[in-house]
Amino acid sequence: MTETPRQRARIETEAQITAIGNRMIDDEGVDGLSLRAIARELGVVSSAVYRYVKSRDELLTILIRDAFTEIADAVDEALDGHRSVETLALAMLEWSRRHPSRWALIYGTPIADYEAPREETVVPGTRIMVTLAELVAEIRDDAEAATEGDAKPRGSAAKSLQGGKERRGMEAALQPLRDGLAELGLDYDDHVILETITIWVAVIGLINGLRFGQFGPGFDDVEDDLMSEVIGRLGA
Amino acid sequence: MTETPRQRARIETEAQITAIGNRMIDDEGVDGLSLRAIARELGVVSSAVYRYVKSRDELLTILIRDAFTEIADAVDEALDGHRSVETLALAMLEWSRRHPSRWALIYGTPIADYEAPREETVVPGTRIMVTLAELVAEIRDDAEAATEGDAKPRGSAAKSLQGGKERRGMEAALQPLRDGLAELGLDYDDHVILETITIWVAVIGLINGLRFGQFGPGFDDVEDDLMSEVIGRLGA
DNA sequence: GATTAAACGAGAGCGGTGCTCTCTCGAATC
DNA sequence: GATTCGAGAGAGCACCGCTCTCGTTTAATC
Repeated sequence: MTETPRQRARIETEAQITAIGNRMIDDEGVDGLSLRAIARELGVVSSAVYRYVKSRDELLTILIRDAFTEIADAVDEALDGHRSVETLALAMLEWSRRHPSRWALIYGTPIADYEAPREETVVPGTRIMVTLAELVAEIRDDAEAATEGDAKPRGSAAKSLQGGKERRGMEAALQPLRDGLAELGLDYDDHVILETITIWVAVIGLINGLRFGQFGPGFDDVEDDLMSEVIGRLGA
Repeated sequence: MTETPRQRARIETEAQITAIGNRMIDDEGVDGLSLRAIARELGVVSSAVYRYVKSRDELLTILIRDAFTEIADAVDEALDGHRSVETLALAMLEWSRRHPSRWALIYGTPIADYEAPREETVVPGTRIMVTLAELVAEIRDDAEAATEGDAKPRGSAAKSLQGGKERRGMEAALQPLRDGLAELGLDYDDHVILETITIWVAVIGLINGLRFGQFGPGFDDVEDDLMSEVIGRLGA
């Protein structure tokens, strides 16, 4: 069942194309990703590239999945050292520094007239957020174990807590997120979900602000400190 | 000192161009902004447009300034009703719903090979964040007035509070933000700045996530509720 | 009022993009 | 050895931003 030389060559060329594509996005942003330029670099005429890749969009899907996987791997690796929300956030921030344009590719404005096929990108694209939810749940469990002796059941049926009119809005507001987690076979307490999404949007918002230069200049040396302060302010 | 017919015609054409440009971005995103298409719509050959606008980038700068101004006006108007962080956030969210692509233009991935001239965009671009800082400071002052009788001096010299090793990182981390505020003639307590930036990144992050579809489907009816819950979780 | 200067639009053209279609050649397969 | 099939070449289409030239029309000046 080994590959024929023909197949081997094909696989290698495909790998070259994605490698060049990743490098082009790193260097010039997603707009700099050009199949014609890839063809030039391969020493081949532009139409030849279409033997290996159906369209620019298909290549984009591959590169997006790549990026999601790479940053999630980086986060997992960092968490092997010390398991905390701060570690997770700093690992994302560090990856964004190394690959600003690929960061923008996955967490910035979606590409016009392109829709990532969900089945291709949902799983790698949600890995970090799921990890964050796990972390938040762990911390919450630890805290509860410390205060009270017994643990509450972990289901989503925590409606009676601090009941009142706000709870109804919260339940509805979190429904789509609960559904998304359910699709992945997960089930978390509403408070865990709210905590997770709050931290998530703050982390993504901060990294985007830094990467996109929305806060002005002068942050190069204080990015990590700023992230830590914000995480601290969030109480995580 | 009234305008000649010639000048009037020029001003009107310029207004038409920016109007068409705004509509094109609204309809098809920033990539859909094409000077050739604008020319077609004006019933004119493509090169003629360059009489009114030096380049696509120059038009972009105008449209970016426009968008910043419009959303900041919308926020100000909303705050005339009820002054709160939630009102500010919901007003931004509402504007983003009406103009998703123009939202992306100002808070999404920066346009490749384009740098907004700071002097043109800094002031309109920072209006909302400054308003948020004011709001946070007001709330803080109110809270202090309620707990203690006397108010602390409002300078940035609040280093002695809860001193320790974290404070030093916080001071450094917030320095670029303090500098940015100083450029606008503003001076806030470090804790106000940290609170402001935390809320800011969470709000931007949440709206980006919703607009860019990063949380999956099903949020259409709960966007406002979700924003309110997150703001509530942030304690603002 | 005639003349000059400035503004304007038309049109052709350059180099770039994604993508399609046809043709040819060489290598793997039968 | 004949045949099939995959790969690359090349031309071409429609789009883009932008530049240059060349008449024409308008406005200001003498």
